[in-house]
Amino acid sequence: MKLSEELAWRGFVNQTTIKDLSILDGQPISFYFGVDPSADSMQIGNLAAAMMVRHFINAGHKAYLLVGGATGIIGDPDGKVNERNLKTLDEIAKNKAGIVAQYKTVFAGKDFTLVDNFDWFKDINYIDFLREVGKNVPVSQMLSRDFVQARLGADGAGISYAEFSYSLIQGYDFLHLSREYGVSLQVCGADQWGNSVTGVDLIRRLDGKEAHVYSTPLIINKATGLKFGKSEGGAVWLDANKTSVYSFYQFWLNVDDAGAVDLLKIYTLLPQDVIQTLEAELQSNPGARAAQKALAHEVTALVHGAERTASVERVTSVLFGGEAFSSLSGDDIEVLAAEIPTVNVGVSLVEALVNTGAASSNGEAKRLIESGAVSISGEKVSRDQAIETSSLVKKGKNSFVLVK
RNA sequence: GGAGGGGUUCCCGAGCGGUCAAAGGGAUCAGACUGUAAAUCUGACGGCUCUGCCUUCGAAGGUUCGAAUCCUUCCCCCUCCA
Repeated sequence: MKLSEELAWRGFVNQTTIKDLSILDGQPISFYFGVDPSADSMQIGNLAAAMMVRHFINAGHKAYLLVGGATGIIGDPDGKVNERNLKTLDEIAKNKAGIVAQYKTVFAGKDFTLVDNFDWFKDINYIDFLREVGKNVPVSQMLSRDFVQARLGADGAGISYAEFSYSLIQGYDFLHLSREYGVSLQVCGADQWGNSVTGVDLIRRLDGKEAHVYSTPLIINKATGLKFGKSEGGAVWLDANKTSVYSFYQFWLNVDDAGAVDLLKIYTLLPQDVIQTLEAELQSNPGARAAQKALAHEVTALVHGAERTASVERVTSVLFGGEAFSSLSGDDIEVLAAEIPTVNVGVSLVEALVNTGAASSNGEAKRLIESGAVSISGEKVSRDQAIETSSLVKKGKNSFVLVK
């Protein structure tokens, strides 16, 4: 399948300045994709754009992956209602390292070049910047952006000069990469559109060259109509320390039917015929959740590797497969311990729930126990008690604590 | 600079001297139903050594037997006038 067809079929079509998408199917072009170091890990929202980048790479295009060391220092105001607090330089350095490590995982085995816009901004002179970039960006255009209007409007929170001029920095990135590496395309998330086209204008005005932007659509949860990936219990991170591999796998497994096929197209590299088969299975037998299982397997394997995925799948089959906890071997328990919160034998049930975060306070833990939400190794309990043997505590339907 | 309005528990938002840990909605968590889904219904939702105690209504003081509610000072937001 040609890249333009692949992107269309998978739903990676949103806004682009490219008039004829078939140019993507021709000669290799150099493109860039950036992530801001606003946290030390990407979220699954970033991953969607990264998956699209993979299709570009697979089609033979040359990727430049940027971490926004400079832009992160200012903070992207786009879509934000309030001015952001500045991050410390240490924080940004730490975040950059985290993002770079994830680039290397997600794009393992692929050819790409890492760049950091701090490298070209750290020595730039303010006067030179205003003469070269500032002089070529009309304020009327910057003012016309929706979020700027919102911030300046009657109910707006105001905007600082630093945030207002953020798009110039990002625009300059594109210009710089165009000059340095011949980059002529920027791939970005839908929310970055405004920032990205600033660079297109700059490149045309200053160098008389054509450059383009291609954006991914924002992924919407079809069942709730909300932005995908932010709902249950906060953001879903790629970093296993922020979202455990088990939780990550469970997140995908619990995707609702309406969105499962769309997500397979976006978040996995499975070919068209496989996805179509899964779609048919989902329709004929939704309870089996074949599509969700494939989705969880593929995405977890990509982000966390085959080994951790297999481990998490074993755990899942134990926890939800109806097997008695007592039938598990010592090895099985070790596997469980690696994936779900674990406490030592001898604690009380309330302590087990609170220490692992399954309940946020002793009072909540007691309420949960009294309302019949907690079981120990399959037995419902109604009062707090000491746990003296290795057990599996279950809270609600899919929250577990191992006591060993 | 002048005149008003406002800051309430995760969010929105009532309360305006005791019956207020504070209405209602959202979010969240749990129960029922299910497919570890969605929708729906039900319940919980500051903390604790839990028939009581402690902390909370921008901050600090004060009045009162008693304050989120009244007074003083301060901080921060918004609207109008100059």
